Amino acid sequence: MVKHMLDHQKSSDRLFHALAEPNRRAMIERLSRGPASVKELAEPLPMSLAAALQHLQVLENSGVIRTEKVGRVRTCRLEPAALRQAEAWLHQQRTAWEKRLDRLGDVLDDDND
Amino acid sequence: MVKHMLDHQKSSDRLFHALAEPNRRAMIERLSRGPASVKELAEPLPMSLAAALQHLQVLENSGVIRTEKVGRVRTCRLEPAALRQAEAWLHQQRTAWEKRLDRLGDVLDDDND
DNA sequence: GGAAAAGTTAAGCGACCGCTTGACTAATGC
DNA sequence: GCATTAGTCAAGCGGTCGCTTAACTTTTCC
Repeated sequence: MVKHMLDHQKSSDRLFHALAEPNRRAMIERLSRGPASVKELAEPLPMSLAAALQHLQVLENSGVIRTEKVGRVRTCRLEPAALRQAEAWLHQQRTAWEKRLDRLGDVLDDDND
Repeated sequence: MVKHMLDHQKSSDRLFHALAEPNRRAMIERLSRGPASVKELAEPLPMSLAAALQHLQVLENSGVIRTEKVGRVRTCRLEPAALRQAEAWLHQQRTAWEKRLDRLGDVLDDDND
């Protein structure tokens, strides 16, 4: 029960940490347009193949992508569930706050809390 | 034009970087339930007041919160627009990929790209 | 079979991050 | 007016992060 909450926390940590890096977000944008190999993902970025691979490992550990190696090429594809999870967290925080504003009438007394 | 894109990139970097830290996300969750002082935000977290302040500065620079000081207490409140921006980016990447899957019929040939 | 292509692993390095401590300021309450 | 409360600023420290290089493996192509 508590264990489950901690697991969720850790996965959330990995997820948002993965999303924090600009080059990783660039990879995600590329992958939103279709699967790609490690080479293809590294190409447009200002870094070595090894560096790109490290980013991909972070993305895979966070659940944002899934990869599959066939022959000598590893193909990466987006995993929508992980992105949806981050989306859901943001949505929840935002709407909770917005609903609160609505309940207060947006202009009425703010001398609570 | 290009300048604008770079600005957007930088603000996106700040935004996702702000969201990456677990304690900062805890602060956001707290603030989704209503405004709070620096003290109140620091209290439940395992850190000094000074550390909490640093987190709040990151959150404010990223646009996630807005703060206002009256007397000796600084009150922090959530800024929905920033959260919505992160939400929108995630939504765009995810749906672009999901639409692509739909277009491919989910099972048909995947020998493109 | 040998060269090229694609990826993998490990070590190391500089920069950045989160946090602490300590000194300080400013408002509040008695 | 003096102690308390709330916040601010700066320096410093250890750990993490992103990246590089170098050595290596595996697959593919001729």
